[in-house]
Amino acid sequence: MPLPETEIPGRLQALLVQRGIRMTGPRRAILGVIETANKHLDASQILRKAQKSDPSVDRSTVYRTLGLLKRHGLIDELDLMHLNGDGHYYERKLGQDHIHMACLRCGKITEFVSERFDSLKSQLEQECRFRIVVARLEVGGYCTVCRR
Amino acid sequence: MPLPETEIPGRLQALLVQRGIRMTGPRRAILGVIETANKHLDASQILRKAQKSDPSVDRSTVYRTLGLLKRHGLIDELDLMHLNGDGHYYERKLGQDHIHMACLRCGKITEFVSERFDSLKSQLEQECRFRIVVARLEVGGYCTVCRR
DNA sequence: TTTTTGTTGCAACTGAGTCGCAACTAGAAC
DNA sequence: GTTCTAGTTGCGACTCAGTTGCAACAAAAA
Repeated sequence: MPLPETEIPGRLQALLVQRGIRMTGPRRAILGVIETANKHLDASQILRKAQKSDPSVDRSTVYRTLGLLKRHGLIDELDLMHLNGDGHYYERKLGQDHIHMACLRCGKITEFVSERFDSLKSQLEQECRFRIVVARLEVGGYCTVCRR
Repeated sequence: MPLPETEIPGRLQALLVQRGIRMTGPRRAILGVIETANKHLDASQILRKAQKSDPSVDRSTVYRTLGLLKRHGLIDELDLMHLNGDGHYYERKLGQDHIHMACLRCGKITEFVSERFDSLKSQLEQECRFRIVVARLEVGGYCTVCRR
């Protein structure tokens, strides 16, 4: 009879174990939240959701786990144009970088993938001889509905 | 005999007066700092420099003035990839948007202007029907000197 | 089972940014 | 120049995100 947490292993957990990172209850809870999130979450939202599967999880563990994931390049940290205060939002890092557009009126976040973004990054790598680790393009403005 | 502050009027000050914004001693001091800065400054650095021309300037006035300038679209707010904590940096907004590249090793900030960036923004405006107010592209990685 | 080493909860702390308020003042009106 | 008023300021208290030192704990190796 498998334990509940091993029934939903998730790629994040597998990737970390694979790299020799120790797996614990609080970590499984936090990774699960990040992996199943359907929108961008900030640290306190991740904490609240993680506590639903492991009520003992502490704020500091959330921050430490987010730090771990950042260091391993498994999540991206976003500001979303500071629409709601100065905190940060997190999302699973997947294959292709994408752009975040934040509507200054309704708050909607739109994501967009563009080959022109990749082309721009290539230009930076080549012309500036800069090795890109992470690139973040955030745009603030008015979405289709809110523009007049 | 002109007063010292009117000898270095600055475009920022002129632009604000032109828009009917009241000009005060603390404001002149803060605008002067932003205008003559040769690198990206955060709020506490702006405070310290502003206090050299007007020692009574308070932290809250710096934040309020930065808010004013942001609302008028006269400055840009940057994170510079959170190289030093989670605070914000400010710079005078000039004609063309530029990219900020932050070296994760030596901390150097490189600015770069690219027509591909403008092309990408046009694509967002057209294909996503999104009206861009502000666009911020920040890149973290290794500069020419620090890459191996 | 024991050992080692990384991880955790806790509580105290730091530092950026905000806010309400009474005192003040820039600039307009006279 | 004097008066008036609405916008601005310094102050002090506050909020909130994120960090840290530490003793207790537990995953995984031996």
